[in-house]
Amino acid sequence: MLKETGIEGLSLRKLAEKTGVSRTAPYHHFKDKNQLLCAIAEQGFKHWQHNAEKIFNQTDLSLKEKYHQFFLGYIRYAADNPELYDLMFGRTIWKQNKATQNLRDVAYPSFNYQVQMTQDWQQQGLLPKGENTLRLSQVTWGTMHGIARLLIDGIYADQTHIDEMCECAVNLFTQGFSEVTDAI
Amino acid sequence: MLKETGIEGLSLRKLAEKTGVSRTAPYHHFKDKNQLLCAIAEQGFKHWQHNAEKIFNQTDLSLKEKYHQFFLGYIRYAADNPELYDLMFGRTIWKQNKATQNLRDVAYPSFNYQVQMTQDWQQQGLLPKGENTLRLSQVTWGTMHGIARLLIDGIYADQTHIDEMCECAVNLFTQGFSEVTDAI
DNA sequence: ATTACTATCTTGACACTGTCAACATAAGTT
DNA sequence: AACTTATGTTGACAGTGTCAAGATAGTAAT
Repeated sequence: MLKETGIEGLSLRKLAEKTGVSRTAPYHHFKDKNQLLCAIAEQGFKHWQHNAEKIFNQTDLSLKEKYHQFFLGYIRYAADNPELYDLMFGRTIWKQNKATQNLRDVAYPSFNYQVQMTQDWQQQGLLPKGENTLRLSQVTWGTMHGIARLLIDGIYADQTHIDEMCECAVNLFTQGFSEVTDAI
Repeated sequence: MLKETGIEGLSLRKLAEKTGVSRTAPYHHFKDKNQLLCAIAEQGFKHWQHNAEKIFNQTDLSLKEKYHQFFLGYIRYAADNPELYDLMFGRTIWKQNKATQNLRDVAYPSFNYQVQMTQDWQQQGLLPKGENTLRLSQVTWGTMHGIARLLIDGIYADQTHIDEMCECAVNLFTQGFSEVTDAI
């Protein structure tokens, strides 16, 4: 239903009706509409985490290629699941602290994972060592997030640009990376 | 009211009541709630455009500093007017083509302006010349947009990081820029 | 086996929303 | 003076999230 009608169109009543159950039945499983949304977002995070690890565990790729795949994978995941992505990283949940504790427990490690990865990439020379790790990961993630949002909301970019945009971004970030280390 | 209650909390009825007028009065000035939102967003674009030009017309700054100011100005504008920014670049309007023609006429030139600037920066050597201009401006704008959104939605970044994040981003993008040209 | 409890579902009701239709009134134009 | 337009009004409808009170069935405890 999220995929069909979008996050705004998702109504508890219609959802209940579609399930063949009365309007207030969902309230015995979720305190709130918000809690339902948080639960869905939670699943999204787990799914994405699984997805990311699969990319990182590919052994037949160079460091830069792996980063490229990660970047591309992130954008594709967002583009393929626009409504879910909006739920996971959108204001509906995060604005004004509406996120469930459960959701936080899944989301925050996912954020930290990103910082950890950035640190590794810096140490391996893929990303500039001079920059503060936290800032750098905020910026690089910000870039992925921003591109994802532009795509999802249909502003100024569309699906056919994905590959080229990602390549451009990765080039920018890894400018100083010497390809020699690839060969080792 | 947008600033107080946010974009979701803005209701036509409350707005009318606050203005001391009946519920359906607004409908004689705007066809829709959507049209009202578009009109507000339109003002936002004009305001921002004005803001951006003011930054570009500063003559006492080096090229890189000017870019830095632009970047910072964008993020600050978003952080200072979170609800307005959300309206201007959020899914409420753009998702599924709900934007008014009037809004489009103001917004699209604003997008093009960004591309034009990117081209200039490339020619002046501030940004990498090798990259496709459109892709590059999508990526750089994506970065600004993404950071803005993370800030606004309170994910993974907060207001105290603004300056450092912008500096980090500008450093990344202008890596190959020789400072010599600054002195000329 | 009876009792108590808990999980689940139900209908009724409330306040809120955007929006339409029908009607009123005042201002300006012909 | 008559007509048109801009602007306002109340009434009504369908939709929403959510609470309260009651129904039913399955499980655990005595």
